[in-house]
Amino acid sequence: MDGKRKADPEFIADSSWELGGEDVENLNHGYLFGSDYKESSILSEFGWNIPTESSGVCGCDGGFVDLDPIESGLPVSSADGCVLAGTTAPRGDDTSRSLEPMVAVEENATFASALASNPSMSSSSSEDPAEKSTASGGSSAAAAANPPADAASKAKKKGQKRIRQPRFAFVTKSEIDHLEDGYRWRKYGQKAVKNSPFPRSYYRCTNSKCMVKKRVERSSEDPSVVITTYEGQHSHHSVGFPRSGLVSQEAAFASPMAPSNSQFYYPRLQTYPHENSLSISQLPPSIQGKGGESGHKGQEASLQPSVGEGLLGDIVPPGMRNG
DNA sequence: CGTTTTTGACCGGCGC
DNA sequence: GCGCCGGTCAAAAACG
Repeated sequence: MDGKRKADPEFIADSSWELGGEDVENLNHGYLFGSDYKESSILSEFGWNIPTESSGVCGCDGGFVDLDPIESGLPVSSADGCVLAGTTAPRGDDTSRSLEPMVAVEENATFASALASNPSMSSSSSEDPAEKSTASGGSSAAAAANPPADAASKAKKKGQKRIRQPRFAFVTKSEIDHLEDGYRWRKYGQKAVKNSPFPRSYYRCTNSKCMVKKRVERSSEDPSVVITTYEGQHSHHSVGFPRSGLVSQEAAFASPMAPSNSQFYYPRLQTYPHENSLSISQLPPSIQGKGGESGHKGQEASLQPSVGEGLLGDIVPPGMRNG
C-alpha cells in the first residue's frame, strides 16, 4: 500500500555468491572469501581478527581459502576437503555482482567460536552503516532508534549509490537453518531464491538499537549446507547462548580441527541429540550431491559431536557484540 | 497481552 | 523501456 519503504538504498543487494555445487560436498570447515576482499580486510571490518595464516580452523591444510571465484571459477576445495564455495561466480544467470566474504564452518558452531576468540574490536569500525537507515520506517519492531549514522542518512539518498558494506557469510552444515549465535533475531521476511528450491530468510536483530541483519539460506546444491550472512555489527551485548556441553564438545572438535598454531578454538557446542546434524565430512554421497533434503536430523549422524540446533555459539563477531 | 512468524505486495536495481 | 529478482515492509495470524 502506501507506505512501503523501499529497501535500503544503502546496501547493494548482492547476494551473488553461491556455493559451488559439488564442490561443496567437501566443505567441512573453512573460510571463504570473495575475491573482492581479503579475509583480513573483511574480518577487520567486522572487527574480527582471524588469523589468515595458512592454518585455519580446520585441520586441513588451508583453513582459509582465499578464493577468487571470479577468476578462478571457483569453488575451491582444499586437499583436505576444506572448502569452499565459490562466491559469485557468474553463473550466467544474473547476479554476478559482488562477492561477500564467506566462511565455511562445520556444523554450527565452529566459526563462532573461532571468532569469539578474538574479542577485541570496537564496533566502531568504519562503516557500519547502520545498515539501512531506511529502516526508519520502522517496522514494527526494531526500528526505533537507528544509529545515527550520518553517512547512512546520506547514503540513503536516492541518488546515491549504496555503499557496499562488507558482509560475512558462513557456510555451515546443519539441518537447522537458523543457527543460534547468542543474539535474538526476528524474522522479517522470506523469499524464494531463484536458483534454489529453498527459500531465503531475512532476520533482524531484535534489539531496537541494533540494525544488524542476517540472511539464512540453504544451498540448492547441498541442502545440508546452510549459508548465513551477517550484515552490520551489533551495538549491544548478546543475550547469551547456551554453553553447556562446552567442554566435551570443544575437546572433540578441537582435536581434529584445530591446528595447534591456530588461534581458533572450538568453543562450546551444544549438543542436541535429536536435532543434530551431520558432519560434513562424513556425508554420504547421496546427500552431498544433493540428495535429498536434509530432512531429518539424524540422518547421518555423525561421528563428530553433533550439534543439534544450530548453535553458532559465540559466533558473533566481536565487533558485533560491542555494546 | 506481547512478541514473533507468516505472507503478499511493493520498491529499486540491474540485465536484456 | 521492460521484465526479473532481491530485499523489505506491514497487516494478520500464530504462539508463549
